Amino acid sequence: MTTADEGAGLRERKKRMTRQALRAAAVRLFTERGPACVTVEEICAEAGVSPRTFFNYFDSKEETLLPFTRDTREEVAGRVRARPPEEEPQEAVRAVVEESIARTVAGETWSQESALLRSNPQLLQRGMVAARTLNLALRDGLGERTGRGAEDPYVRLVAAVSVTAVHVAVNVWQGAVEERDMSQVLAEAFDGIERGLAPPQEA
Amino acid sequence: MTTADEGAGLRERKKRMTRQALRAAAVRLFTERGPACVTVEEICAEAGVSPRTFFNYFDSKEETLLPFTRDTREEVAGRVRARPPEEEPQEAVRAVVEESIARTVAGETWSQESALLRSNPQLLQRGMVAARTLNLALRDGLGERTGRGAEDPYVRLVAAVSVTAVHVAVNVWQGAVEERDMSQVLAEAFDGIERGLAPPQEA
DNA sequence: AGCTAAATGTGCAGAGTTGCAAAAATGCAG
DNA sequence: CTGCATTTTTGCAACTCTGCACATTTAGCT
Repeated sequence: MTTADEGAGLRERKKRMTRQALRAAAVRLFTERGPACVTVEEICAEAGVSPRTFFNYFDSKEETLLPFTRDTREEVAGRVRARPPEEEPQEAVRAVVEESIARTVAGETWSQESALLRSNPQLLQRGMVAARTLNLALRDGLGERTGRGAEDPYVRLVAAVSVTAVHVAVNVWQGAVEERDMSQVLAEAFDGIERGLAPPQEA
Repeated sequence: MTTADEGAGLRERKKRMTRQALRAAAVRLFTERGPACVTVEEICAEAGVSPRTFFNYFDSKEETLLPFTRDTREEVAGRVRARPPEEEPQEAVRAVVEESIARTVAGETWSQESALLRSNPQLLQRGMVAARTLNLALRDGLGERTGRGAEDPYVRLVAAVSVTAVHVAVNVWQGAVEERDMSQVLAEAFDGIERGLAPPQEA
């Protein structure tokens, strides 16, 4: 019991538990009958909260599957600030993003989640709106890191394009016939971006 | 009357008229009381169609304001294919996107629309989902143009990042204190992308 | 323990959005 | 002009999602 659910007071712990319960219920039901045949109401019944509460935690049922939730914003921003100062902005952002994805893929629930995501394309389309959180987080971090502020056009561009890299990687990964390593797909997307979108030279 | 509303049969013409009526009603009502205080039902009442029909034309009320609708997909794809063959993929895409935006900005309704967009940030966030259409169109066009197909990772990347350029441009444009020329903001975004996101050198 | 302020959970009402199947409009023979 | 196939519109029902007001819980203090 003395694991990671120790931080702070009862309030925080309860919130985390509720979030986890909702996530777990969603994953279970989604796997069982497919996302389209599960209502928010059912997820809530299983997690023991009211439907209204569900939307205090997630913007949509699809979002329960994805890693970038509202509360990860400051954490990600902090990681961007904490990168070695000699790194260029896009290097720092890339590192943080790749790290986040790697962590997600390494998680113990990933195999079940990834199966769901791979077989239900709609999930991604709707759920990836959650990537907006990632965008904001990167802008926060980069804005401070560069001293340009989160509204700066260059900051916006680097953040948005990096999020797009994730989008593309996820979609390519999902569409691939053979199962590929998501981290590698993501790296290729970033490489393409750093080439300024020049065509890749095939071997 | 012998303008552009001549194409094809009655069916097509009516569809275009309905679309226009919905768009016009939306713009008028949005301007009058702000987007949040206008319901789809009201728009439909003014356009003389049932609420259900509205969603046969648009995916959301915000979309009525934006240029990339479902029916522009083939047209945009065609323009990508029609670019001079010596152009690199991202050059061709950039040209088409910049052209589209320029055309929108030059339209006679732009001043009213841009005022709406500038003063209602939520409109963009919700409405830019419509940019998905642009993404698909670019992928279609590039997929054929390069012979890689619309699913190819490189094709996906170029399309997605180009759409992101539009996103960033629109947001920068909207957030700018002094009113800027959208085409120029967009060009700067593309420049940044072609630099591989290297930091801009200030004068 | 008891009080208060802040955070969290809940119910409700209303708007947005979608699938489905029936109804109306249109295009096209004959 | 009439009948038939196709497209478009519509009504309906169910679900998603949001704002608001109110109840409940927790944190911090005494």
